[in-house]
Amino acid sequence: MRKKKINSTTVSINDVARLAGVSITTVSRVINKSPSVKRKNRSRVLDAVKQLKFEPSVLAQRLATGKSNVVALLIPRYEGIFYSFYALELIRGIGTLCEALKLDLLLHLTEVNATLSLQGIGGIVFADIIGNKSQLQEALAKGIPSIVINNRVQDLEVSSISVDNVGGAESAVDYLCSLGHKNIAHITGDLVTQASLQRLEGYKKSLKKNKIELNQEYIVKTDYSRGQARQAAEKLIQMSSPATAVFVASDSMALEVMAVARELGKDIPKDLSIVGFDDNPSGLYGPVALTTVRQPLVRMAQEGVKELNSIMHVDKKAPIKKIVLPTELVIRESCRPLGS
Amino acid sequence: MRKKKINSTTVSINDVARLAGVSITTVSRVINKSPSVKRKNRSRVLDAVKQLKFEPSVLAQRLATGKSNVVALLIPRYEGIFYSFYALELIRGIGTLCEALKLDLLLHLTEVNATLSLQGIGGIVFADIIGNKSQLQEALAKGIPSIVINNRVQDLEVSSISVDNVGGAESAVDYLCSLGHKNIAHITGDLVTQASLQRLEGYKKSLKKNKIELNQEYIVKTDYSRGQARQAAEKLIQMSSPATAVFVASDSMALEVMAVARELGKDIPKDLSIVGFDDNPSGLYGPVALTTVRQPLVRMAQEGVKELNSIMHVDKKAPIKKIVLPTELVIRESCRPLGS
DNA sequence: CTGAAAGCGCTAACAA
DNA sequence: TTGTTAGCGCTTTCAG
Repeated sequence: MRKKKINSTTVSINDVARLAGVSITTVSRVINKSPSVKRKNRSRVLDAVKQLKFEPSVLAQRLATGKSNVVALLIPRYEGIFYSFYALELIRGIGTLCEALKLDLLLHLTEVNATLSLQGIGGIVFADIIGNKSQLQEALAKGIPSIVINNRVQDLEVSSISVDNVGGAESAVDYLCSLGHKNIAHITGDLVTQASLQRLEGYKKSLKKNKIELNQEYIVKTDYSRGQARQAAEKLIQMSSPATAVFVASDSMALEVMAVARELGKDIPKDLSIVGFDDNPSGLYGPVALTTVRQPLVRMAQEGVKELNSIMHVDKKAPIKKIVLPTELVIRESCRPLGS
Repeated sequence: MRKKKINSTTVSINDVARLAGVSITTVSRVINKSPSVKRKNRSRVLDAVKQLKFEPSVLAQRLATGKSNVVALLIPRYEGIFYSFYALELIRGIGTLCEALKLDLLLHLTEVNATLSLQGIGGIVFADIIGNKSQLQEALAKGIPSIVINNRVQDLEVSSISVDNVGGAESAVDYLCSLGHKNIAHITGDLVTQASLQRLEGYKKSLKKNKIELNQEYIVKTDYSRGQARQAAEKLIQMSSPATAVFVASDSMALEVMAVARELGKDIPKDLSIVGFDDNPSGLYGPVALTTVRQPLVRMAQEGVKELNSIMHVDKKAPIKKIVLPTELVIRESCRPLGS
């Protein structure tokens, strides 16, 4: 057996109990704010705690209760996520709220097929679901409170918080139509993400609504990178009958398109109207401020954590919610009525 | 007392021991790869482990040993860090390596003065030290393996891995001088960061070396944001005797400067030579590719984790290292000899 | 090479 | 209101 701690560096509940002259149970009760402790004892314990600078061991608490305050954030490591405005906004939103709620934030940049351990994890935030639905199912099966953000999960019993990408895209293209444009192109994001798919859907929906025939050539797929945005822009601008307007799936790509257009001698917005998506502050600073669709990324992230926290700590059986946050078209300078 | 677990959902070392017909001690030995276990017993245990899908509880291990595989990444939450290329690169580098080394990554976006708990944390990566040196000192005092990246810490017994900002800035300005420029401006980053301070230092050093008198008006301070970069650029360009070249503390700001210059009718690089810092891929895509100083951010982050890991798991008493990684001037198209 | 038992720090059921 | 005690799941003496 081990010797009783002699050179104990950490002070434990025992030390507090001894100093306060009560049992460790009482100390535990005080720590956990149980009402059934006499005033006098409580203050004694509190004094001892203060004096010894006692900090209960989260580890031991977890082991004893089986509960944990650790929130894991799972970010699927798909190409390009690390060059995105999106990822940082997400981390910012989640990180600051976790800090405020005193949740420990564990960051996992997961391989899609990786099987993660989930040990000692109290809750999980899935940032999008990209080929890793099995991870989500596993978590759900194990009964770990989970929540999905930036992806509307329809077929699983899990709350999700996403953004109205379809509506956002639709409003962007509607706007372009309202300016008289007929030849409207779309540069997509990485179609492994639901968001990109939905933006494409919104694009098509608007065209249909506005009785504009879909031209497949006007749809160019990318992986969200600036490089591919450049190629897409070049292709679009040099077509025999080029589009007069383009809806781009992200602001950073839209800025790239602007740059390319200018290099090719086009004037924005005279020769080409552009709408982006994100409301990335970078869009404000060019010679022509970018018209874009604002999506509440930080809010989405924070609502997600809030929801997760309440599942974890308040009501494990709270009803599943499928929240879709609205987007907002922000009209600035990068579009103009056709022919004006 | 509690009933012995009946509806046990997790399988424990006891279950394995029972199935294998050995003591839990033996199971523990097998788990920890102790050599002193008979072949036969070992394989029995291994079989049982497989059959039961046993996974040792990290929590219990931590509690019993006092050791932990959790690495905390502390990012000081100063203004603007969340709009930076830098932060994401850091998280990417650290995140992927932690994943590979099977370290749990805890993310803390700390308030400078916050006193964090450090419970159950096996090691800490300090991403820069910005007013939070006391946190570092506390960690060191508690004996928690720590490492600092992106900041050369001179006065504390801690390994640090940083980038040669002085040298990088110097090479940038030297290059500008070599092109014949005399009126060289500098747009700084946020001077709360050591990196920005050092880049400013390198700038001054180069001027001195090249016998160019320092003009305070040519130094404009910012917080790394595009907005402030814009203001700085406007100020610089509209001076009575404007600079012919400018060294900018980050690529994203440099791109903004380019944009402003163009808006004001200046040609890049004919009227103004620009060097950035970072080697942000965005710099490649404009009409004029940005000349810049490449800094190995991901590598720095990964070296940091590697070093920390070895302190944690190999040699706690390894000698302190102060590593400074070299930078590299990447010459592209945004500079031109004066008057050519 | 193996196992019994103490201990890590805490919670919770039970009795007093 | 309080204390006793049996766990939580694992490691680590120590004695075979």
